[in-house]
Amino acid sequence: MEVCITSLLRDKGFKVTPQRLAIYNMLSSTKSHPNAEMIFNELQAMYPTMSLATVYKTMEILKEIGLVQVLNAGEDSFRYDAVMTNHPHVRCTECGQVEDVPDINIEAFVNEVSQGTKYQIMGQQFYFHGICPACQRKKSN
Amino acid sequence: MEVCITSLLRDKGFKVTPQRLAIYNMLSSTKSHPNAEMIFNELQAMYPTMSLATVYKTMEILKEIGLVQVLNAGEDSFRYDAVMTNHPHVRCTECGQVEDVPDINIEAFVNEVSQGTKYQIMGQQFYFHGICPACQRKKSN
DNA sequence: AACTACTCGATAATTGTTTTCTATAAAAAA
DNA sequence: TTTTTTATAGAAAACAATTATCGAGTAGTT
Repeated sequence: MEVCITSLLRDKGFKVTPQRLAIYNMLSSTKSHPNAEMIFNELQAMYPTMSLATVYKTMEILKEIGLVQVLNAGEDSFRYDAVMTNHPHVRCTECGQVEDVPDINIEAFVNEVSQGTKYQIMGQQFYFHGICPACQRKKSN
Repeated sequence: MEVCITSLLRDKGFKVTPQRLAIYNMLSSTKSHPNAEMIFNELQAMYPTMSLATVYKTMEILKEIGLVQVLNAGEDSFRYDAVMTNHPHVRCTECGQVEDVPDINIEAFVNEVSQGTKYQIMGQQFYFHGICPACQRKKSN
């Protein structure tokens, strides 16, 4: 995996820096779909001098070289995902966590939209919001 | 329609003002899914003293009483829609326009997600991006 | 008409994100 | 390895969308 990001950066003329590796490693080892600030906080301990601007600039690059996708879960900030397969997400309106929606087949749906709109569809994002199992339990008590 | 918004506002304890009526009328008579600034610009001629803050405050109220929905088409600003049925939207990455995706049945899809995630799904937003027919033509010339 | 509470609009504040600038670190060249 | 080149990190300022504040004005009620 590290080989992958290292050569991808080099190939596109970007330099390989500890910050970039750290950010990508952190992102690819979590399922929490963090936003820039969450990434920043997470790396504070290990990289105390890192700035939020570096996180943003790095995400921009990682997006450009196709290593992360940007999620828009209807919040006021963007979240990031190192899983590049296009899958829906669901956000809990109580606790705010964002999870993957597993095992959903999108293709037929996308085709239908493509035909119905005459658009050349390049991508899509589906997000659901609701109450996660844990918060449902909390509320019923 | 005006009866509807007037009484809805009153019933919820909001006052009926010319600004609110103008904003809602403008929104309900367009298919362009404008954002706050577009609404503001559109109403400048008729209401030269109206402020952008009023547009935002009004949208907040209209959302609260269920007359508009807020769209998040992956841009840096929110768009608004007076059509309350939940339907997908598609944005052209060339010209930026946002259109409705007609005649799509979402229900089965939502059910599948509900069962797969154990979430109590309260709502969802689907947005697609791609190139609209007009821009496709422009590009091929 | 008078009263009360809500609202408007100007302005300031806030928040997420981007840009600018310069010392420095990474890659290339020697 | 040393030197040279070039991109980058980080601090701070800039920005853009949105929200909050506040005094004057207006809608709705009495």
